[in-house]
Amino acid sequence: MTRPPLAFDPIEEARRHWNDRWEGGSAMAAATALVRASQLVAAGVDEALRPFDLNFPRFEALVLLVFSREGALPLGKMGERLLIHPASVTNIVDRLEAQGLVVRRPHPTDRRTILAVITDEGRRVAEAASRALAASAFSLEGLSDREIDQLTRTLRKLRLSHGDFSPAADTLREGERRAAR
Amino acid sequence: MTRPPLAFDPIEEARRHWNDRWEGGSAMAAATALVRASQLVAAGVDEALRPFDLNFPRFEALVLLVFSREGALPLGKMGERLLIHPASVTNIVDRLEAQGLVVRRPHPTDRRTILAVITDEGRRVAEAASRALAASAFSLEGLSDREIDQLTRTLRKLRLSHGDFSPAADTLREGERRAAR
DNA sequence: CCAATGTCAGGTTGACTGATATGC
DNA sequence: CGCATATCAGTCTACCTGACATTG
Repeated sequence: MTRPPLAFDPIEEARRHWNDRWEGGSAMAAATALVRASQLVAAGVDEALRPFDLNFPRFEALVLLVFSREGALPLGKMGERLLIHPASVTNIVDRLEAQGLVVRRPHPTDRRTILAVITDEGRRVAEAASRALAASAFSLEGLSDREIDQLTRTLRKLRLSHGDFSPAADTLREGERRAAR
Repeated sequence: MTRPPLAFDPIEEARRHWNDRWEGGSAMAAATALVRASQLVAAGVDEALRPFDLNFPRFEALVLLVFSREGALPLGKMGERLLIHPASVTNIVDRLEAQGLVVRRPHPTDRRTILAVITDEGRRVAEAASRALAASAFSLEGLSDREIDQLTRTLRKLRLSHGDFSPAADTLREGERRAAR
């Protein structure tokens, strides 16, 4: 799908038409831009991950294990953190396991739960993929450091008001408190 | 999938762990937040559109026709504007046609191309759905008008650097923009 | 008995690829 | 002839639902 780019911003065009008829053109423009930008960034991230045979969800799961103390987490806990459905966790861990990046192990005390444990190969792949992603700047080209942090803060507000997580005292850290308005 | 919300922001947690090991924690946080926020907003928009048996892509296609001079566009032109694959255009117009919101008509001069023409019912549904979406603020709850516009501007920069449209538009004024392409 | 955990089968969806028919 | 337009069949993916077995 190679396409010559439009000679104008279709979202701004839509905003003008929208405002001729209805309320909320600014919200329409922001929501549309958000969805579109997310597609672009996700596509860029997936491309950077392709050499490692990973996509973003599988990469997130793998890195979550790297970040865990023991390199192991119950599948349910992973789904909770990554906000994905239990059946999707099963699928993701299946694929990671088939790739040799993770193994399933019984939980030492609760025999209902299963641990996903990262392998040495999994750590190597996570390391290499993370460096590749960092080098690609997560497809956020064109944004300054300041804009990136501002974007993150605005989106956190949005996520918070959608109940994505609950505001706790330890959520704000020094740097963010200074920057927050 | 009803889940008790996490008591902390998992993205900020991931940023701290990321920065302990690799570069680019800020970019990682922004990209992750972008994808997540997009999911939340898209889900909210889809929910607001459900009473009309529309999803966001079909709604965008319908509104694009409302915005067109004659209420009619070639399918290829629609795909170009909405950045969707030709096969997806066929599918979307199929569904809109089955709902009686659109009809296919031959192009008057070019017999290769097919026009999608919005019906009276299509205009009524587009009107009602647009008002419903405006009333729902496009699921951007928690953001001020100022933050919404700032978000749109930042995302436009991002889209621009991904080649989503050509930068010429930024410098054009109202009348010229309408004339462009 | 009830709740939690993970798995599985099955369905829906969107989006793509490649081939095809038609017309410029 | 090459190119554009739209469609179709087939595929692939993510993701959900509901049922299930096992265990706490």
